[in-house]
Amino acid sequence: MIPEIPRIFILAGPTGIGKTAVSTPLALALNAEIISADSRQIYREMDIATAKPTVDELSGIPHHFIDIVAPDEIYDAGRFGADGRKTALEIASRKKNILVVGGSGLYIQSLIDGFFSGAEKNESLREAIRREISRDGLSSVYETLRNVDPETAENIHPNDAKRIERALEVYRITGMRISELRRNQNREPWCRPIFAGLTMERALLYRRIEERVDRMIERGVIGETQTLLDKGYSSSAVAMEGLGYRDIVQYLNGDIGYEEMIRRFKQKSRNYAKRQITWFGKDKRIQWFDVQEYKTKEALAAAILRYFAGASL
RNA sequence: GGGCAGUUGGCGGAGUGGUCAAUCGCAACAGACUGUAAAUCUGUCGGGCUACGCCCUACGGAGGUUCAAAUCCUUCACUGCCCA
Repeated sequence: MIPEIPRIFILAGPTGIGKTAVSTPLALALNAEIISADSRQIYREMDIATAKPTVDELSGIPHHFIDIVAPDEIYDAGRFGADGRKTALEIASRKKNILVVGGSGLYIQSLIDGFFSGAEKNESLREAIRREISRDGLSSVYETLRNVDPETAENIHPNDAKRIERALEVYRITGMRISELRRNQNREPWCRPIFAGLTMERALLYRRIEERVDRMIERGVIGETQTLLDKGYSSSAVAMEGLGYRDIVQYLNGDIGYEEMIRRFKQKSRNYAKRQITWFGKDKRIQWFDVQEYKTKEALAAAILRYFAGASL
């Protein structure tokens, strides 16, 4: 018996564009459960700065992958891909639709297209590589990589320490090159993805992002950050990489002023949105919807719904 | 009113006769990215081109010295500090 390949609806777009707002009417209309593809909403106790949907916005729709790990744990795109797939199949088995909503491009890629397997991260190996870097210098380690995997090295900039680390890690774990692993990767589609993306004029997006930061301040992100620190979570925790937290910690420590903290928070949020736009812009499967062309989120949702319906025939 | 210091590209800030469209940092813009991805990294960055080269406008304003000035002189304006 051939298992049916599930359809997966995806709603992507940069932060602050209003994905959460449309996702509610959309999920309701689709009779879908939502898989959040957001690398920061994964973390518990980090609600305001990550712009998690409020109880109201959840509207009784099951949301997966929000609040699943503690702030001192590390989650990653690979796990998300594997766990998300399982969840998606479960949702499908319940005869409900699947709506992936999020802005973490790599998470979506991992979920939909999959990663090559056999090279989960290995912290002690990474440590060793980092030691090599500090001892011999990055360029020397880059040379090492070039010797074992010239093709991958070619695509990594000599200054990109994280990618050099990972490429070498993969090689040492598997004895194979990333370039090779990617070629041999299983590309059997396990789902039928249909992508919708949200856009709007850049200047307007930036304004919305800045206003949202102001609202986060009003809602108490500073207190949220303080609470995290009070509970003993380190400011160097991976979860603290979420926009705003680092800046707020610096403000709390008296290293920067209040205005400066807000300035940086806004600026980094804008920079992040730009990176997301660049990332999603490459994916030709995405059908774009200009938010400004719709008067209400319901109208937008209806348009996306029509597209989904047409594309999934 | 007098004295001193300063005025550089979106901002900060180098440069003190030619090799300066002007080091550098920031912002901005563009891009890369298969396991920390809200991370990490790269490029461009006065304007215009028939663009690995050419042209124009530029270093507060106006004059001047010089083969040659952001760099020297005069003067005006503005800013800061000090003495009245």
